[in-house]
Amino acid sequence: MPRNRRPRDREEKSAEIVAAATSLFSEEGYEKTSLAGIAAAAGVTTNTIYWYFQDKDALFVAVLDGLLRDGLAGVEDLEDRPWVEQLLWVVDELRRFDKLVTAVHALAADSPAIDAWHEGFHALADTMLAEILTSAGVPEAQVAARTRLGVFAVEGLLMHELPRAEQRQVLELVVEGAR
Amino acid sequence: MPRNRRPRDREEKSAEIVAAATSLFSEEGYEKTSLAGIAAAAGVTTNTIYWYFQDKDALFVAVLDGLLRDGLAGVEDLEDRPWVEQLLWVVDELRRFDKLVTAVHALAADSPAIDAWHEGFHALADTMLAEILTSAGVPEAQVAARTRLGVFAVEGLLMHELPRAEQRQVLELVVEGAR
DNA sequence: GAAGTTCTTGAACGGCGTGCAAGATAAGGT
DNA sequence: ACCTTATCTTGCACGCCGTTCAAGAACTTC
Repeated sequence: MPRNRRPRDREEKSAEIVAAATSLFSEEGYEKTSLAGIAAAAGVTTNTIYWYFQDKDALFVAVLDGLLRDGLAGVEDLEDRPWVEQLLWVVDELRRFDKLVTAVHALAADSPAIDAWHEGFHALADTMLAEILTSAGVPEAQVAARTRLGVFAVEGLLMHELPRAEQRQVLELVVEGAR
Repeated sequence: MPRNRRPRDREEKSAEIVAAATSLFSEEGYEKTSLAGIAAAAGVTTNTIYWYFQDKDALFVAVLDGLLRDGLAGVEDLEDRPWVEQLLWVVDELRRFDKLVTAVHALAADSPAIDAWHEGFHALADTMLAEILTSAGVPEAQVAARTRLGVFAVEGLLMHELPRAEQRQVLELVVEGAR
C-alpha cells in the first residue's frame, strides 16, 4: 500500500495556484476573478484547483494567509521609527491590496472561513497597534479604545483616498489629548 | 402620434421593483440577490427590470437613493440631543443595512454609477458631521480632520460589532482633546 | 380602425462556481 | 515484471447568473 506519490508536489503546485490567484485577486478583485482565469494563469485546469482547495473561498483565504505572512516579514525593521510613520507604512502596504480589504469585509458575512480569517487578522492588528500606542505614551486605561479608533482610522484611510498630509493629521488625532 | 400610454405606471412599477430590491438587497446582500429573485418578489419578469433600469448596478443605486431619502427624513427631530447620541443613532440606523455598506465599498471601484453615489454620500455625511462637531465646540481649524476621523469611526462601527459602551468610548475620542 | 408609443415577455448567449466519474501517473508489495 | 493502491488531472455536465434582442401585447391618439 503506497502512501503517497510525490509529497513535494502538493506544496509546489498549490503554491503556484496561490501565486496566480494572488495577482489576479489583487488586480481585479474577488468577484471579477474567475477560477478559470486563475487556472489558466497557473497552467492547470479549473478542476485541478478543486483538488487543492475546497472552493473559491478557501483559495482566497490561502491568498490572504500568504500576503499576511509576507507583510509581517517586512514589519521587523521599523520598530524604532515614530509611531505615525509606522502606521503610514502599514497604510501604504495595505493600500496595494485595497480590493482585497473590501472583499474580505463583504464576504465575511457569508463565508465562515473568511470571517474567521478576518477575526484573526483584527486580533493581531489590535495587539500590534496596542503595543505601538503604549510605547507612544498612551495611558493604559485609554489604550483599548484608542486602539479600536486607530484600526478604524487605518481602514478608513484604505478605503478613501486622502493626501499624505491629511492622512497624517487623521492618525495624529488618534493619540492627541492622551499624553 | 400618441405621446404616452399611462404616465403613472412608470413610477409605480419602478417603485414596486425598487421596494422588492430594497428588502432583498438588505437581507441577502448585493451578490447573493439575483435579478430573477427581485423580479419574482415584484411580480414581474426578469427582463421587465431592464425596461426600468439599465442594469443591476443602476437598480442598486435607485435602492440606495431611496434609503438615503428615507433616512434623512428621520434626522430632523434629534438636533438638540448630545452629539454622541446623534452619531449613535446614525450608527444604529445604518447598521440595518450593513450589507449594503460593504457592497457599496466593494462595487465602487468597478461601477462608476455606484462610485458617484458613494462620493455624493460622503460629501453629504462630511457636511453634516462637520456641523455637528462645530456645534459641539470643536475649533474651526480642527473640524476638517476630526470630521474625517469621525466618518471613519462611524464606518468602523458599522463593520465591526462592538458593545454599546465601547461604541460610545470610540466616538467620544473623536472630539476629545479638542475642547 | 390604423398608427405608433409604451410596456412585457420568450428565447437565447456566454460565463460562472461546482460535482462526478473517468482517466493518467507513480509508488509499494509481491 | 506485474498488479494494487493512493495521488493527481481532466472531460463533461449541471444549474444559476446578468444581459441582449426580437417579437408580441396594451393602450393612446388620429
